[in-house]
Amino acid sequence: MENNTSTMISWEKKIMINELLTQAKEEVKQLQMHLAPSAITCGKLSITKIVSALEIPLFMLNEIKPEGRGDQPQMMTGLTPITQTESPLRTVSRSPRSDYESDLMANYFKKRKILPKWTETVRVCELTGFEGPPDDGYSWRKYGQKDILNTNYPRAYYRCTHRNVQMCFAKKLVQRTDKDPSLFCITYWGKHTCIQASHLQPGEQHKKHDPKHNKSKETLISFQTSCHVRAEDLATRVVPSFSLPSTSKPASCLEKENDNNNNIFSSLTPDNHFSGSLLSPPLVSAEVYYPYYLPTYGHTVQTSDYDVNELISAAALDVCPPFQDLDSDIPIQSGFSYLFDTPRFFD
DNA sequence: CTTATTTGACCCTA
DNA sequence: TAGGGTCAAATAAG
Repeated sequence: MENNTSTMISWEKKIMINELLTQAKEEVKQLQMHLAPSAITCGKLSITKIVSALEIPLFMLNEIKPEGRGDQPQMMTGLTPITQTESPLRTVSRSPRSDYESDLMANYFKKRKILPKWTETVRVCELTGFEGPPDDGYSWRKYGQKDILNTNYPRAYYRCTHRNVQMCFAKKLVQRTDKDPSLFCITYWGKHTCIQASHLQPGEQHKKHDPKHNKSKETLISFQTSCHVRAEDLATRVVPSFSLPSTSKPASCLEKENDNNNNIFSSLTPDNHFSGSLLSPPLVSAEVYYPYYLPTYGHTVQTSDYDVNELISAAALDVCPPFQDLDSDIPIQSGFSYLFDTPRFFD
């Protein structure tokens, strides 16, 4: 029998690489749409070439089918409809784990590490009697709760409701902060790839799912965001970080207004980056730090050491208990290596 | 009856 | 080995 370990590592990696490449391609295309024609071809760089370069590994990935197990999902990004009745990550029986299951678990943990990660801090108005974190528009299923050392409140673990059916591996951790019980620190892993993600548009998402939204202003929360995305251990990467001017929001409860942040990838538009005047009000009003990743173009990574912690807002650092460092140890070789020096590129 | 949550046990990583 | 993350049976809710 063929070695299942290598097989599973292979398709898991394919899924993740496909996910990352697809996202990168989409963002580069968005970038292209918003850039002036003169900026698109600047010196050695051509965005069109980047998109084309991304197409190659994507095509290669999509051509490769998982070997050995025909029931395994092939794509994670909706390129291929997926129906699955049983989670591939573990069978019903708990013990003893087969080698296959152990491999799955090992790869599952590794895969989680390379998922993009960002953190939000959300203040909830106590007047609403809101016990949990605000609805962000997606369907989450709580799968665990854990008391964390040196914290007063347990940490709750959520995953996408459609994980098994649609292979949507988005997850989030919710923890109430010790310093301010009305403040929740929410850490997201992975982008939603389920149907709901594509159907929900910014501004609609929490309206659709949050019944409290129908109560008009009853659900009032102030929303301060500190977003932090990580996609570690890409063979190549660039992290053009930017910060938006922080405006003084009233401390009183405000309706959650940065729905655009529900999908961090789609929310980061070139407009946000290059033209402050084009910023949508929600983004302007929120204090946002978006370290972001894209395939890189050129020779070497300009910022030798991405100390991503620096990119988290001081506020978030102040209130959020430290989460486990999820740096990946999976080397991903995409077969091409590009880097563009962001500041120079956008000159 | 179906779906979601709770919670103790198991497993992995540092 | 401790702490954190996940599973899945039991339970609750709709």
